[in-house]
Amino acid sequence: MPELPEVETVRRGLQPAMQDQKIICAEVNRPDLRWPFPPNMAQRLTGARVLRLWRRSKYILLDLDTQETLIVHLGMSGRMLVSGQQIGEFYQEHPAPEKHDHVVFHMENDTRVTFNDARRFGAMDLAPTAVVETHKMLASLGPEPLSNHLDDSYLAAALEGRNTPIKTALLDQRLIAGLGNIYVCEVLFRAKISPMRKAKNLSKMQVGTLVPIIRTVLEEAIEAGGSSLKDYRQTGGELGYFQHSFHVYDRESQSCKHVGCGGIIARVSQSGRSSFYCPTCQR
DNA sequence: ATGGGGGCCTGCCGGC
DNA sequence: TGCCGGCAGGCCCCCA
Repeated sequence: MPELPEVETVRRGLQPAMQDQKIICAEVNRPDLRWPFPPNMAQRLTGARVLRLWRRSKYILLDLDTQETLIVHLGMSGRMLVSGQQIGEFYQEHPAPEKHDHVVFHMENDTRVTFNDARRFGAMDLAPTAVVETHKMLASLGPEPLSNHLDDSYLAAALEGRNTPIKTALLDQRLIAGLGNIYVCEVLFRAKISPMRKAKNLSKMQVGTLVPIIRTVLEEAIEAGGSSLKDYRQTGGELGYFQHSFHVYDRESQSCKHVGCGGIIARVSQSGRSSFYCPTCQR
């Protein structure tokens, strides 16, 4: 799925179309995505104004003037495409409807936001704004990696005694929210830590190097508009280009990018997911 | 509590 | 060209 940088890129792209705008009509074309939509979702959205568009982990949150917040998760293949807006001299036409256009927001400013999700691993729900962070999907998320809540002492405590591989630990949204398979691979490469290394066996120094590396990797990826693999697109349909900066992800059998290393990137399966790493410099 | 595996869906790609 | 298996960025749930 889109990981944190992709979701943040989408959130930023939605801002000009939706911020402070009323949803004139919410078109809901099926009863569910991964789970059933909340009762009367179309009616509850129609006529509501978007007061704030924010993000928690990989969730996009739209606070409405109805005291409700729309929670959106893109799953693996979810896209939110904005059309009908002017970007410089360029006008983004409304596209013809496509397969898997499950929800379409018709906005007051004549833009349209189309949620398309082929695999339907995505989700949408409505919750009272006042308690949205206690929603089941958000309640047990760990700290935002780009916030001050993630620091050395937090991470050390979170990893302490964990028998699981560090790769699996960093993917655990309860420990840190927002990392996915790609960025965990990239983070461990930069930190020169093997994905198979047990979390509890990291040295204090290694834990200390992880925190700034996590931030840097995510910030660089956001700066690049995310990574475009398979299904992910920005709100204008553009490709992100961070994938050109991958050091290990999807680089099996290619040479390690650490100067003087000479290793060959390997791929292993860990709890059903591919890990890419350099066996020579990641220990 | 922790860790591992299956399942949810569709699309795409490589191999035969 | 066509079919089939394997794989995909996430997350929940069940089991040991």
